[in-house]
Amino acid sequence: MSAKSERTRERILRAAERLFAQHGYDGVSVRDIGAAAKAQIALISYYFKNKEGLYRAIFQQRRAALQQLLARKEPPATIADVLDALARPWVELRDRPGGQHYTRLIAREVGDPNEARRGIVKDMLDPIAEEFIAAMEQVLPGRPRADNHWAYHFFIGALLLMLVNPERTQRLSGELCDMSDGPAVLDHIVGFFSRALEGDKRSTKRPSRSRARQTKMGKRA
Amino acid sequence: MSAKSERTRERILRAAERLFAQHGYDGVSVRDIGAAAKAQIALISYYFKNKEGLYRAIFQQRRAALQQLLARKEPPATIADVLDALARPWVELRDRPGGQHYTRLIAREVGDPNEARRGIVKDMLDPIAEEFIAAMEQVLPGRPRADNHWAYHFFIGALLLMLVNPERTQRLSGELCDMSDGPAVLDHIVGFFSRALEGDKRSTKRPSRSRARQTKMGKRA
DNA sequence: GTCTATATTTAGATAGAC
DNA sequence: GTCTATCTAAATATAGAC
Repeated sequence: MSAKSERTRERILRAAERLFAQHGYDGVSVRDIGAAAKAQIALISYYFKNKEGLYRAIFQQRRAALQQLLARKEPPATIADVLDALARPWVELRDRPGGQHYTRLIAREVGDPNEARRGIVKDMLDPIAEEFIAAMEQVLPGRPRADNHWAYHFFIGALLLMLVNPERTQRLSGELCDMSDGPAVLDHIVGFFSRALEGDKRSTKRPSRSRARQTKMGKRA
Repeated sequence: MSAKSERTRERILRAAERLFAQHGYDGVSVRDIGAAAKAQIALISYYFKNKEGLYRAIFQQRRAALQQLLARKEPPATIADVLDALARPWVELRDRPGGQHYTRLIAREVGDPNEARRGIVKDMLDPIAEEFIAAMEQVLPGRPRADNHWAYHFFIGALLLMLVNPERTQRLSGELCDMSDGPAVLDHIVGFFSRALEGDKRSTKRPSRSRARQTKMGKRA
C-alpha cells in the first residue's frame, strides 16, 4: 500500500533531518535514524539507496517549499526590503513545525568548507546569493561592488549563527535576546544591517580606523 | 628520549588540528590522524588517552597563545578599538603558519549547537564574550543593553563565516574579496561594523522598517 | 616510548524470506 | 514493501613484545 509506504518514507526523512541538523552528517549513523524513525534500516537503503541519498533527499524535498517562499517578492525599493526578502523565508521556515531542523541543516551546509563537494549549496543557494547581491546593487547605486559582497557575507554569517546556534546568543545575553521569537530576530538583524548599509552609502570614501596598523604577518599557507 | 617524544606528540597535535578543522570531529578517525602524522595509532592513546582527549589537548595547547594575543589591549576608546581588539587576534592567528586550521576549528566549535556538552566554548570564549560586550557598553554609553548583545552576535557570526568558510565568499565575489589577505579582511569587517554601531548610537528609538508586517507563525517547538 | 597484533564495537549496506 | 539475519569494512581502543 502506497499510503503506508509514503508515511514510512516521510518518518525517515523527518528523523534524518532532525538528527543531521543536531549532529552533522558524520555524527549520525543510519542506525540512529532508523531507530528514531521507528523504521528498519533496510528500508533506508530501499527508499534512498544509501546514507548520502537520504541526505540529499532532504534538500530535494524542501527545495520546492523554499523556492516558493523566496519567489514571492515584490520588486524591492530599499535595502531593508532586500534584506527582509533574503532573511524572512529562513526565519519563517524555522518557525514552522520541525522547520528549525532544516534551517539548522542548511546553516551547517553553508558553514561547511567542504560544501562544494556535495554541490547542495552551489545548486540551491549560490544562484539566490547572486540574485540578492544584484538587488543590493540596485537599491544602493554607486556603492562599490566589493563592499556589497562583503556586506552580503557579513549578513549571511550573522543570519547563519542565529539559525545554527541560537542557544549561545540566548545564554550569553541572559535571555535578553529571545531567539524563539522569530519576528523579533528578523526585525533585529534586518534592522541592524539595513541601517548600517543605509548609513554606509553616503560615504564611499571612508576614513581609516584608529590604530589601523598593518599586521606584519605573511599570507596564510 | 623526551625530545623525540615531544616531536611525535606535536606532529599528532598538528595533524589532528588540521583534520578536525577540515572535516569536523566526527568526520575524522584516529587512523586518519595517525597516518597524517606518520605516527602509530597506539601512540595517540598513549599520549592523549583517546580521541576526545586529543581533541581537547588541541585547545588546551592553543589556549595560552590565544590568551596572550587577547591580553595585549590598551583601554579601548572607540567601538572600532573594541571590535579590532576582538577580531584581530583571530585574524592574526589565522595568518600564522598552520593557524588557519585552529581558527577554523574554533569557528566550528562556536557554530556547533552541541558545544555546551564539551564546554570548550563555555570555558575559553564565554568569558571573553562577556568582557567585550561590557567594553561595547562602555564606548557606546546609553545604547540599550539588548542592542549590544544583538550586535555582538551579528559580528561574531560574520567573523566566524570568514574564518570557517572563506572559500564561498571568495568564489561568489569573483575573487573581489581576497580572503587570503588577513589585514584586508580585518579592515572590512571591523570597518563595516564599527561604522554601523557608530551610526546606530545616535538613534535609540528607530523607525520600524518598511513592510515590517508580522509573521503569523507560531513559536518554534 | 614505540611497535605489532588484535580485541571489540559500530558503521554502512545487502541477501533473501515473507 | 517490510523484516530478519548477516556480511564486510571501518572504527576505537588496548595488550604485550621489544
